[in-house]
Amino acid sequence: MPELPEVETVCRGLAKSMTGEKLASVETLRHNLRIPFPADLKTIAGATVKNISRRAKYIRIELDNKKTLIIHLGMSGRLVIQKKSEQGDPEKHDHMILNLKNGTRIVFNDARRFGMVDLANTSELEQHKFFSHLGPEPFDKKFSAKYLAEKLRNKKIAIKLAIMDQELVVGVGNIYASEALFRAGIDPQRAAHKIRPDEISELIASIRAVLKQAIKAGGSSLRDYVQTDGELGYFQDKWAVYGKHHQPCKSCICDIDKTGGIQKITQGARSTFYCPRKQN
DNA sequence: AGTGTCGCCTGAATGC
DNA sequence: TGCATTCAGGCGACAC
Repeated sequence: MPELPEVETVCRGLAKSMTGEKLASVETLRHNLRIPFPADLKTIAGATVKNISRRAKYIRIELDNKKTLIIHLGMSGRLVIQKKSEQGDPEKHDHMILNLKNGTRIVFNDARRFGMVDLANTSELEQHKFFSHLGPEPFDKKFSAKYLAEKLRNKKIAIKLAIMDQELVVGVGNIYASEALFRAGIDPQRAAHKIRPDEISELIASIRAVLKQAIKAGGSSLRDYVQTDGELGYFQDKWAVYGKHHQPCKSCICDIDKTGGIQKITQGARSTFYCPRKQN
């Protein structure tokens, strides 16, 4: 499940292989993923890649024909870059192949097919349905304490659900929401509008810190990811609470047999992990 | 407008 | 062993 740090790293890998290169052809091996492949997808053949960027968890491949190819990896999507010598028959769940004129190809493999591909006019990109309603990037100055306080003011939903709302801020998925709230010492179940100003500042710092740490870890371990078999290393050993129910949290002094350690609860049909003793 | 629920999809993990 | 069930989750659609 690629999250913001992984998508960032994939973009850098793609940029290295694709920028300035000409697309020879596009193949699709089925008609849709989560949404249908765009009807005009094949019109990008012959175009040259100008630039590659990330917005939220979307990959944007800008072409020199005024079009931008948009890719979302969903839950299980992978982009595998194959040099000529590495190419064979399509594997299970390969759905789209971008053939570069230089012989390299980029294969989109997605077992669960939650991924999405679309083609948009570059000049209208920010108005595209994928992007028009997105909040600020977490590292953007616009994601300030003042901004977040205003956004949370009328929200009665749990703070964890609030920070996962992409209209509020992009890039905080289920894993990093739990991690950031642990780091900030905030109970994920508290109503969003009851988070105090000092906690809001701490929360912003915590979101940035966990994402930054993941990007740093991903930068090294995901370098191979784009180029070889696509296995996500993930950073389980870096997680403080995610997936660690019944285990002690960081610098835990509890008697785990008595307290049960890290708790797993459900919020909005998603798993949340937290320490009731460190998060209030 | 804010909130809660559902469906998409397959493979891994678990249950019987 | 093998079959059935549950769970995982980003995102949009939809109901209230």
